[in-house]
Amino acid sequence: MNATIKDVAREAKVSIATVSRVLNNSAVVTDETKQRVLDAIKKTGYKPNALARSLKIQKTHTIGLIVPDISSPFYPEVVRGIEDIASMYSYNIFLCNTDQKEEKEMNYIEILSEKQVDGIIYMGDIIRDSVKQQLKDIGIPIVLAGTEDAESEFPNVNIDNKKASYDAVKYLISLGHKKIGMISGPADDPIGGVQRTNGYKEALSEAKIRFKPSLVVEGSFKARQAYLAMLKLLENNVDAVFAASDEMAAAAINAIFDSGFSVPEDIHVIGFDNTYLSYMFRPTITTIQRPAYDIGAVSMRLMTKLLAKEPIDDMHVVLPHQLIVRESTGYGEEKK
Amino acid sequence: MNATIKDVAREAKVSIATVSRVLNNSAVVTDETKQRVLDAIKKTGYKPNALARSLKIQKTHTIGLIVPDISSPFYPEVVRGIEDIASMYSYNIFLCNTDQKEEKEMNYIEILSEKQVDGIIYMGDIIRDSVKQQLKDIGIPIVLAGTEDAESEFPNVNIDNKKASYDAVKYLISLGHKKIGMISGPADDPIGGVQRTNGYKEALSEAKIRFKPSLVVEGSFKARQAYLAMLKLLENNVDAVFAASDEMAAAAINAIFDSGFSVPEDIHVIGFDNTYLSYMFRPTITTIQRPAYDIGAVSMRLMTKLLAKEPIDDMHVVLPHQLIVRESTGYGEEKK
DNA sequence: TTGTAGGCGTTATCAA
DNA sequence: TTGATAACGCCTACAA
Repeated sequence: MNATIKDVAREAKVSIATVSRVLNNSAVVTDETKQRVLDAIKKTGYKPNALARSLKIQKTHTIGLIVPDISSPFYPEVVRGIEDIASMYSYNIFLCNTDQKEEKEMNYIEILSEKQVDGIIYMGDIIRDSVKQQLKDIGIPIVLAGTEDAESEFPNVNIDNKKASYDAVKYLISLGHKKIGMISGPADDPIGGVQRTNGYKEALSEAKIRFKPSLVVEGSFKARQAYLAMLKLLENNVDAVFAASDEMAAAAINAIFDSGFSVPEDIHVIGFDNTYLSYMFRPTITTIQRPAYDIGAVSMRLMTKLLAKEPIDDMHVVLPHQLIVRESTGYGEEKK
Repeated sequence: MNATIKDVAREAKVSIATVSRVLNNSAVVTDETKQRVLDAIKKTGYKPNALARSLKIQKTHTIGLIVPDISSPFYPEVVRGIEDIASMYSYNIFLCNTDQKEEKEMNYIEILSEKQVDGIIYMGDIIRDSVKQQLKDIGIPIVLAGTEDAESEFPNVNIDNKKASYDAVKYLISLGHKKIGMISGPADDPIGGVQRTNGYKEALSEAKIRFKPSLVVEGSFKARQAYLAMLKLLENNVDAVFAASDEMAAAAINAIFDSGFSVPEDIHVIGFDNTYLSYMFRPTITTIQRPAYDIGAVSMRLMTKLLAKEPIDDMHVVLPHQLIVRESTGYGEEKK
């Protein structure tokens, strides 16, 4: 049995109110009684019960994290960023894996709400209306990290995905390529699918290169599908490829080699995310860096402001991305 | 303001006790009153307050996770395993990153204890005495995942690290190698450093190959140091290398290539962990698979048993590891 | 079958 | 400056 505030009070021969006061070193307590209480605390080995405290003050100093899959790339870094800042502000983190499944998401949000979290940070490619509604209903601060909702109703932190893929494709064009293929994310993914494909189209159109649907193959962010997608693109004689993820880029490069061509000599490839695969793989992969850690850190910082009801200058933070040029576009050494 | 049990009681014209009963569908409640209560719950939008409940029943259905760094390889998978099983048993997870720093670890354990977690799963290469003592003091179930304490006082789930590296080195010997180098983990790491090095020594000794200290270079699990370590080993003309992690193995291969040699033609390399780097990297890397997901899942399962005070057949679970043969030892195709 | 009331461990108001 | 005491929202004997 853990000691409670009562035990301390008895030990120090004061009331529990006084103990509570020195605990929160709030009101004015005589140095003498304060010392008595401190001694009693040490003697009893008293540890405050955060549950009781939270129940009373209606705050748990805990926030929930909804994440598709902590074991897939990108998210661990984001979560690390979140946790670092949370720790800095004395918040704890509930981690919830949902595999982006509606049922799991809703179930977790429900539980988080029952556990009285002070806020929720949501991650995931797609945010369904049902989930969105539920998040609004529970009435606590929500921040979207590395994603956004269609109507921008929630505060969020992200990069400009369209601009990022525009930059990638524009770079390929600047290298003299005309037949540029793309391995995109799923079409129903508004970001990895739609936005990145739009950036690709815009770069082409700006360069007055006609868009050919046959040069865009839908992937699933998985290596295997991307490998097959690349084989299709090879049939169309592309001379450069932009893949919506590093893993897909790596798979594409493998497909290119296995087909008897080589990178960067015959075909140039650009990936997305700057995961460590992109610089450990040989050839190293030119890619777009998405600042995962920062997305997490800034999201959590935004959350702390929301929770403290501080004034917020910008509810929608756009973090800078960066094109990192490596061997797969025939330029430069690995810089890491 | 959220509705409470009182609101529901008033709405349904029953006492709060009755509401509580249907909530925990415990005692015998008339179907009719039950229905009235259910309606009232729906009407008021009542959500139970887990804090109040936990305070009363002295259980939070929450467990704490102490992890060095969720953004480094291996741990995300372990955590995924933990979370999957936790979710299955309706437990929530507090994620705590410590960078293996004593101060952070102790601080988090303190907080977890105050937040009344039902148990703690600890991960990390080294477990300090101070931390160990603290874990024992808080008096809740502890499980070590992917690690172990010197005296085996805590229940744990892990692989046999010595045997694993023994297997790796024995395989190299079976391929005819005599000058086998090793890039180990830090010497003060009882597992990645000591145990794996011991396995290396044992395999050599069994094959009557004399152990040469110059063939073991201490690494830090980081790519850069491993690269340099490999350069040293090359000066000693090794014909095979066992690295205590995939990342170090990959860095070693890069060093070998950059020195004008090739893998597997000139030198064979084996890594450790079967991270996805090991099969995406070219040449694909022969490695020891540590079942990260299973370590997590089994740890959490063990925790649920501890919490339910179920009888436990084995407090120390040793999960099987596996040698996965790939190109870096000149054998077979990537099987993934 | 249902209701009353005490208590889980705090905080905070109001007196003293 | 300190002490009673009423919440916070829930569970659970014990009565009715």
